[in-house]
This record gives sequence, C-alpha cells and structure tokens, in this order.
Amino acid sequence: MSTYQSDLLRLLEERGYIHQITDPGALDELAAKQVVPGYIGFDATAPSLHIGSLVQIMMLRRLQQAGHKPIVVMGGGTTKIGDPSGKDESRQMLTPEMIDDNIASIRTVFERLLTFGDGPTDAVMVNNDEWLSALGYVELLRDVGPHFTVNRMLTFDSVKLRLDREQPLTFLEFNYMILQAYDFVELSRRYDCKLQMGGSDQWGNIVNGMELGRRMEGRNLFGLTTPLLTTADGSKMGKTAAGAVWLNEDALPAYDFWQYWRNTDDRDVGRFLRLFTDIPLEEIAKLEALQGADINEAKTVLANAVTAMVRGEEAAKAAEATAKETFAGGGAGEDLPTINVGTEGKRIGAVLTDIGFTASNGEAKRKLAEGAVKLDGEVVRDPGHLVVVIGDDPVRLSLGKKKHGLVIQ
RNA sequence: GGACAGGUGGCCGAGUGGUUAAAGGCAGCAGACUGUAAAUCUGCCCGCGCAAGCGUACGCUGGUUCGAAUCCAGCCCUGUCCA
Repeated sequence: MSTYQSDLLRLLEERGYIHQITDPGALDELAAKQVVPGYIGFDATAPSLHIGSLVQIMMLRRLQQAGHKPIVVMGGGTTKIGDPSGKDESRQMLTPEMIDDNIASIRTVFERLLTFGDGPTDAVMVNNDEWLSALGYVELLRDVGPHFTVNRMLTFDSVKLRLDREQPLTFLEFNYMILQAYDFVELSRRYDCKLQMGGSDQWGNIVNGMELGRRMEGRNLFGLTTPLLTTADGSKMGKTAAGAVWLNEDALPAYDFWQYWRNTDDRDVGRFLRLFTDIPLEEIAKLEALQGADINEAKTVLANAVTAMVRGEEAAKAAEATAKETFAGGGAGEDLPTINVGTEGKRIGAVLTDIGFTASNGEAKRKLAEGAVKLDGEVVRDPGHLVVVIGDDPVRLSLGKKKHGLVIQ
C-alpha cells in the first residue's frame, strides 16, 4: 500500500490522514511531477474553528510541506445556506457582516499554520461567496442543474439521514451539495485546483464536485478524505463539557487548550502526535512506546507541540510551566485563570461561577457540599464562606483535581 | 386544502388530572481508585438565595379545575398519507 512515489501521498499515508482517495495511482503520479493545488472547505458559522477542523488544517499544512499549494476555502456563501450533514436542525442564518467577521477571525489561525503569499506553493484563502453570490438562479439551474439527478441527491447520506430521522430538510439546504460541488469547478478554473480534501463525511460532496468538473469542463479532478476522527472512547473530537475546544485564543485560553491535549487518552497519543505535530516519526515511535505513567511525558510533548503551533511558542511555554507548578508542585502558575474579589471579598459560590468553574450558583453549592472545592488546599464546604484575599499573595482556588485558579484582591 | 400521528429537561425517552422539578438511559461534573489516562464503583445533575424560601419548566396562547405536562379551544411547527 505504501508504495507511493510522491512525497505528498507518502507523507499523508504515514501520518494517518488517508481514508479514501478517488484515484490514488493517478494522483500519486501527478503529485510526483507537478505542484498540485488542493483545497478544503471550512465553515464560517463561528468566529473560530475548533479542533475538529484541525485535521483538515493540518492536511493543508502537509500539502504545503510536500511542495504543493493549499487553498483555504471559506464557506461564506455556503454558510448562507447551511450544510445539512450531521445537523439535526437547520442552521441559524447569519448576516453577511457576521460571516465576514468570522472569516477574518478564523484567518488568524490559518496564518500560523500555513505560509500565505503569491508564490506557486503559497497558501491562499478565498471565500466562496465571491462566485456563489454572482451566480444567477436560472444560470445555475441551466449550467449545473442538468448534471444532478434528484434520485441521486436523495441517496446522499447528508440527505438520507435527515429523511430517515424524520427531520426537516429544506429546499435551501438540499441545494447545499450543488453549491459545494460547484466550488470545486470554480476553483479548478481559477487556480487549476486538482484536489479536494475533507473528512470522510464529505466524500459524497467531494465526489459530486469531481463529477461536476468532469461533466462541465472535462477536467480530471481528485478527492481525498481523512478518517473521521474520534477519540479512543468513541466521542467526536473537540467537544468537552465546557464546550468546543476552539483554536482561537480569544475563544479558549491557551492554558485550557494545552490541558485538552495533556489529557489525551493513552490510546490516542501516537495517532495524535502523527496527525497534529511535525515531530519526526522515529521520535513519535519512541514516545508512543512509553508505558504506564511514562506516557504522560508523551502527552506533554503533544500538548507543547500543538499549542506552540496553533497558539505560539510563548503560549505553550507558559501553559506548560503553569501546569507543572500547579499539578506537580502544588503551587500555582501564572497562566491560571484569575479572578478579582476586591478588598471586600466575595462569596465562594459567586467566585466559582464567575471564574467559570461552575455554571451556576446552584452547581457551585453542590460542588461545595461534595467537598470538591479547596482554597489553598483546604476543603471549603460552607456556601456562605466569604473569600477574602489579604495582601498581594493570591489564594489558590481549586475545583476537583483539575480546575485551578487564582483569587486576587 | 383534508385525514392521521407527533412536539417533554443538553440528547434519547417514560409519564396521560394531585408529593411530578417530572421515571429510565446517554452525555456531563465531583468523590474513591490512578498516571492530570482508561475501566469500575459512589454521589450529583433547572435557576435565584447563607438560609427559610422563592421563581421558572413539558411547542405557543387562552380556557376548564381546588389542582394540568396530563382535559378543552385556537394557533405554530414536524412527519405520514390523500387532494
């Protein structure tokens, strides 16, 4: 299987990105002899992507590392429609301004991971709204419509799922796949884009795009999907109780981001190191081989590498230092969340909620009753307890073993 | 437009007039055990309040009743079938 001649496919293969490829042989040949522009589409529904998208972003990074051209397609236009796949309900509509703001915010993360510019292998970011909004309805029906049969559209998982679950699928959403397919055609015209990548759930959409390209323009296009990434316990990546693990700093502090990786399941460590870091494979093999508690070392390496890449070297260092002090030393690092209670002090329940450890005063009280709350290592159970800080020394506040923060005056 | 079925807490899903803040499951949080892992066991799991207590909640709006998620009417939404 791993007899690829191109750097690209070898790299993707050995690091575990490949689930399916439409025509591996031909793509391999192409990638070995020329620069292959490839794209992945991203959602613009929120001001930040979360780590569920990180595999895709990494794939673009690999593409560039292997000497090809990554194209980041922001779904500004398709966001106006809403992707029906996997969603229970229709997506909420966003205003064009919100979408633009989201894209600008998301771009900051891409700029850390890809090299943008005008060179042949520099990354570019485009918004599919550019061409989708320009399409006239009649024109679209005439040019693209004939290449889709409703019969086939109905067989797509994204559609079938909704229908099977007896959930609504609006005509608007039904059109999503057509517009998405059209993206590929447009990108092949503009950038001679040859390859679309995505998660395995995008296979149908990707194939649609390829076919449309072939039928409309006679182009030979390729598709490649990654395995659907789940954690070892079977859950989808990127969601925690506190919410999604966002890539943008203002959506999730670096310390929490770092902690997410530090808490990786043992069984995922090797896989994640390959997918989400540039660490050489030999080194990963060594880390992966660590047994028992030693594997924590590998988790730290993982957390450092990913945080450094996404948030910057500084952020990673600060997060690691804080974690070390907090967990190993029993002290408190500077990077912990901090809350100010002023000179008057504040009731413990309010402090817990304000710092974000508990969602409500009620939950704070329950946790107090359970004996999960500590101030400077001392269990506090009284919900009426007033937290007062004397002088400049912060008080260390803990909920359970993992959530720590500092209370200052 | 018509007939039928349905809309319950983050999700799934019981409940069909009275301790029902609403069974059970999942997810989540905490405790024990550990390695900031997994598995397992235990507790918690609407909001406000230090507390007594209060306020919200079963699609929406009204009504019946001492009392409704449960009955009635209208409306909205979804599905299936018919036109």
